[in-house]
Amino acid sequence: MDLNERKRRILKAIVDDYVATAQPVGSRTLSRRYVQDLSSATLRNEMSDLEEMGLLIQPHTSAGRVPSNLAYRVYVDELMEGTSLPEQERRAIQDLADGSWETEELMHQAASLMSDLTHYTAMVLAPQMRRARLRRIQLVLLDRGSALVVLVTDTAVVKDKIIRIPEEMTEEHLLAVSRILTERFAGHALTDINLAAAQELRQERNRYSSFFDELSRALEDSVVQADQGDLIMEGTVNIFQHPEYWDMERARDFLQMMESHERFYRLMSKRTHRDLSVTIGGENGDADLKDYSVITAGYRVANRTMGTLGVIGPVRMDYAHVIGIMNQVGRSLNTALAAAQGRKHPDKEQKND
Amino acid sequence: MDLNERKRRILKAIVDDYVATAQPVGSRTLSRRYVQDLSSATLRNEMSDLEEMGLLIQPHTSAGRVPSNLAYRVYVDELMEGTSLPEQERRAIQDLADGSWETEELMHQAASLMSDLTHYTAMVLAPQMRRARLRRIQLVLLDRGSALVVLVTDTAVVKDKIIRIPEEMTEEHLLAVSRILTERFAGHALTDINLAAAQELRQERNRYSSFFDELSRALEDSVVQADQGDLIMEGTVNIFQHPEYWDMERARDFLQMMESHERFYRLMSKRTHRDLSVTIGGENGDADLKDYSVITAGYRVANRTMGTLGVIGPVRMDYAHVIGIMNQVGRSLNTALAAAQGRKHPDKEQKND
DNA sequence: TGTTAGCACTCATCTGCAGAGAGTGCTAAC
DNA sequence: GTTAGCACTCTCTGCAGATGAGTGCTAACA
Repeated sequence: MDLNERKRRILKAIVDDYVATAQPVGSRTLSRRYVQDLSSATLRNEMSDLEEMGLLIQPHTSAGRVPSNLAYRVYVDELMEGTSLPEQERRAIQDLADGSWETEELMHQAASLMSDLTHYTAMVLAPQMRRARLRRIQLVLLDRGSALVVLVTDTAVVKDKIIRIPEEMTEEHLLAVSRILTERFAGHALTDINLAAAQELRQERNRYSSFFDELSRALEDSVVQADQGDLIMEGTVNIFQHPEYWDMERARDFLQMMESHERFYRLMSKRTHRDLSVTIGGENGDADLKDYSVITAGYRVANRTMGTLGVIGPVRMDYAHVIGIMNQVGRSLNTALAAAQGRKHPDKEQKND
Repeated sequence: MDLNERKRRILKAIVDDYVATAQPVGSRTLSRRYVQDLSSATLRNEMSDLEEMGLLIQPHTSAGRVPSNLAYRVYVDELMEGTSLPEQERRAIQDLADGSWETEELMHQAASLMSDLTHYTAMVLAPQMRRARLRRIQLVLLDRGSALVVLVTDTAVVKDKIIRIPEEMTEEHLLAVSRILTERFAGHALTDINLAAAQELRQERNRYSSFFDELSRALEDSVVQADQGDLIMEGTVNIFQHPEYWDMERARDFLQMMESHERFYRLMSKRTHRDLSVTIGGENGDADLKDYSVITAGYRVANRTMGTLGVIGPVRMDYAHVIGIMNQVGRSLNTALAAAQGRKHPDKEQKND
């Protein structure tokens, strides 16, 4: 956006004030609190210009002015200053990395923390099966005719599924197959596992074709279906803290929207690879999101993207603060997950790419 | 409660009308709509009596009257008629039993359905590990020094946990231990498993005492910790449908309360063994629940109690309808779970007690 | 003795209106 | 280019009066 230095200063002040107070900003307040070297009359002229440029909006003639969505865009891209987090918040986030939570517990903790610190709704897309690499596959006989498929991946996630098997298959048989599969596919991405490609199993495959079909299906399901459940959401109630939702309908609409995890699962999984992405007022075209802003940040471990952090709130959002928190949480998750991986791969630490 | 037939009729009419409209009921309306054989003046006298007995409350002098918590108690215990569900609702609940969902998916479906049909918030306490019986325990080697403990129970629930093991333990070793443990403890309740009691493992226990400690702890954790996560909650947003929550503070307080699953986990697990339990306005002494009613129903499979269904909403609740729905859902769950058990115990169907 | 009609009274809610306050645009002077 | 001053606009708040649903009480009736 092509703005002279003074206009930039004024716009930044307006956004800062409006984000803090939720009240339209008038020329008088602006002159007293932020731009003391200019009179309110001058500011009125400048503000009139900014309005013409589509950066400010007047709710009605005798109210102050409010930033437009475009103004927030400019703010995020050009005006915002990276703030350093208060010591207390840094400490809290640091503690995430030090606790030795199970992966799932860790994700919940991260989401809770983000929602507590930001006062918005936080989401975490847990390490995704489709990005995980197989470490071990184990078939466990349950009863005659059914077995449990246990998948262990490098992200410390375990998924299991029950499948039917031919009645005549014995425990030894299953163990043998497990061993072959593990040897053949360890290190592969789950999505790349193609049982038909395993020459070693040619004989078995002919004999037990329906079993291998079931097994393939179980692998696919683990990737697709399990992931859907891996979107963690915390602090939807925080919405009540923000005056724009002191209105039953808006609050209800928001909470209703948040009940369907599917939309956000899709949104977040699209952005796993992006370090930071800020969508203001449904810029992505989703009409239901037009009153909300969504900030997401992919997190990675050992240079491999794992999942996504997200925060959703009103367009009038404290972008700088939220982004600061998300960066820090991302770093903590990284440390924690790397430690967990290290713990379980004591002999493979060098091989992480 | 000692009421003559006429007072009972009047009280029932008042509760019915108030539940339906959420408006204080006046003598005039009552006479026109429900008790056409009496004049409003007579009803005023009767209502005055009922008020003196603590069954009705006047919000202010010139308003109609509203049932007291005691009145709801009398209504539920003595006045309420068991309504038969509309065909559409029966059908929907029936479908639960027919789908072949995984246990967890089934619980989610049940909760969703209950919240949709009742328009309140529904909870389901999934089959509880502490009540489950072991079918199989399997130790799977992950890396040198760590193993996965897989527990399979008769409620088709599987839990897994990673433990450290002595570095020298081999896959064969783990398999041997698994086989012994399964043989020894299959059919026992998880809480009854005491590794120290297994004479068969005396030698191993001496050699690998720290391993057995870890294993014991893993078993305990599976029971305690896993259960906490097994409270499913659906339809908290439904609260907005009810006029008593068209008020930011109340709605927020409710949603905030519902965020902590712990309280309801405790409440529901206490009631697993009871067929039906109705708590009106915090009768159980929980001050936070004083504006809410909670209805729970234990569900059972093959005569063993499994978990609990619950519905929470304002005290002004359609008790008859909710209870009807919960009964029906309980029956469907029973069918579905029994089928799942049958499917996985094809050779043990006669043994279910 | 139980039931009912009538009447005065109460109280929450709605409507319209006036005044306060915050902010704007425009003009003229610096 | 900047600023002071002024008339104007629009929202918000509080208040007074009207409205209406409902009550309690009394007296008459079956």
